Amino acid sequence: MCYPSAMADGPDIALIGSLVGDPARANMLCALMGGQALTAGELATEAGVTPQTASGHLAQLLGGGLLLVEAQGRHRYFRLAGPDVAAAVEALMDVATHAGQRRTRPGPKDPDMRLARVCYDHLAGERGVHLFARLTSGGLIALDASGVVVTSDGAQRFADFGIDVAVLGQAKRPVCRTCLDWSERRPHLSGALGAALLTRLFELGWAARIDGSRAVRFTRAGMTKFERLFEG
Amino acid sequence: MCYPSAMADGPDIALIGSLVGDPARANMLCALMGGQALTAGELATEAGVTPQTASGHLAQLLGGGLLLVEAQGRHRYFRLAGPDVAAAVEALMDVATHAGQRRTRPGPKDPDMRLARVCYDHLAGERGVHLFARLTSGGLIALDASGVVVTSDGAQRFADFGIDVAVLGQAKRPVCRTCLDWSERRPHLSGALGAALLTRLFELGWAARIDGSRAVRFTRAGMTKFERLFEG
DNA sequence: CGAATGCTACGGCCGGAACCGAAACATCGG
DNA sequence: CCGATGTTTCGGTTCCGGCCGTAGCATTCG
Repeated sequence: MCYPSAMADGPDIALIGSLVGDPARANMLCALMGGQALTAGELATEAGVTPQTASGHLAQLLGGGLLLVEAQGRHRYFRLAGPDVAAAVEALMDVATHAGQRRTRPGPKDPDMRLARVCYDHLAGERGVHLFARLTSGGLIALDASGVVVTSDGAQRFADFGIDVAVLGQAKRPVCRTCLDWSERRPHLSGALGAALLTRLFELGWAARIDGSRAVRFTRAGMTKFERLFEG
Repeated sequence: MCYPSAMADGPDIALIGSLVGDPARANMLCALMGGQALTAGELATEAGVTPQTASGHLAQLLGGGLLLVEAQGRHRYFRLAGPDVAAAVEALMDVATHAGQRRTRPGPKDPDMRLARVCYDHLAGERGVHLFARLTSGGLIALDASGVVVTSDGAQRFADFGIDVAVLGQAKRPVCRTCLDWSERRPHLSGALGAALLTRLFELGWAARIDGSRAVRFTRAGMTKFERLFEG
């Protein structure tokens, strides 16, 4: 018998799957979905295992290319290797919620998470989806042959907000990308521009992360200004 | 010590990961990425295991909600549970290619696969990406608050081609969706419209699947007509 | 009706991996 | 320089899960 045909084409998807397949590692990846780097010890408690065990898991995730590490003193900070890893985790969450047992309600239970949360490095949740809707209806972004792009009008508006789209475009990372929102099941903006917008929200103090969670809390004034942003 | 915080929020991503994590099951999922249903026996040879072992794997995938089954006579036909499962597999492929060991070239080696292939139920590869580019530059589809939508001009053009967009919109499945092309790394069209377009290509005899592979071969005349489709 | 085919259920073997305790290494503070 | 903290390595145990051989059902065909 000759070798099965499917083994030739695709990359080693099983290896990635097995890495995500362990509950401890899966919890680590979820904890890192907030985009910020965590130490090995923090990830150990997050995963519910001892530091020794966590160390082994982290070595595996590192070897599999899912994580990057940066040593600072006696700490080692781990973070997701890139947006593609985050996208894969999101995709798995999507499958797990409504392909698996239906008992779990779609999206997080925490109302703060539903309203606004960090998706790797950009804004997700209801606020993220609304922002995307405003950007499209206002003509600041549009569809073109290579995907979603910033219009010339949009570039001006973003510059007024303190974001230079031309600079973003110099990196190899795509400026605009859409990401299917896990709780809203509608698209929100990711890519370099999505990341820059979230960063700016934090810089201006309109919003801030909640403790060590993915959830984002807007200040009262910040929410008002945010709602008027990029309008009409 | 209290329970780790990460266990509360997300759905059981580890379960899905462990299902994909086995090489035999991963091969089965890849084989089903073509969108067509396969029998248990075919999947066994595809995975390189005996029928007994395959049966166990299929039961697990079924229980995890990744697959659906339909009994016909003494055969049981398995297929992916939905587009979200296909999207997750694609996302894992994306991670595996360029987050893992760099030695594997992005995308399939088979030139036929690079040119045109089936991605679950719509057209992918170079031809799929070009089609998407034509649809956007021609204004047949555009971006709006809920994602990608068909323009009124587009609806007319699709009707001329034999696709009634209004009918597609009655199902709960989104009409338009973008999918990041694995080999081209640019978007192509998925969703109900993407599926309808591919179906129409087969109906008209412009293209056909190659044996049991995901690859799609255009006829000479079909390619010519396809290139002129939706132009200017 | 009997043989062949497609698939599934059960039992036992075996390898691999997760887990923790103990200990070593590195770093920071006093 | 010494103790405390963060992290890794090693050793050993345990356990889960993939694998196949055998056997049992269901379906189709001659």
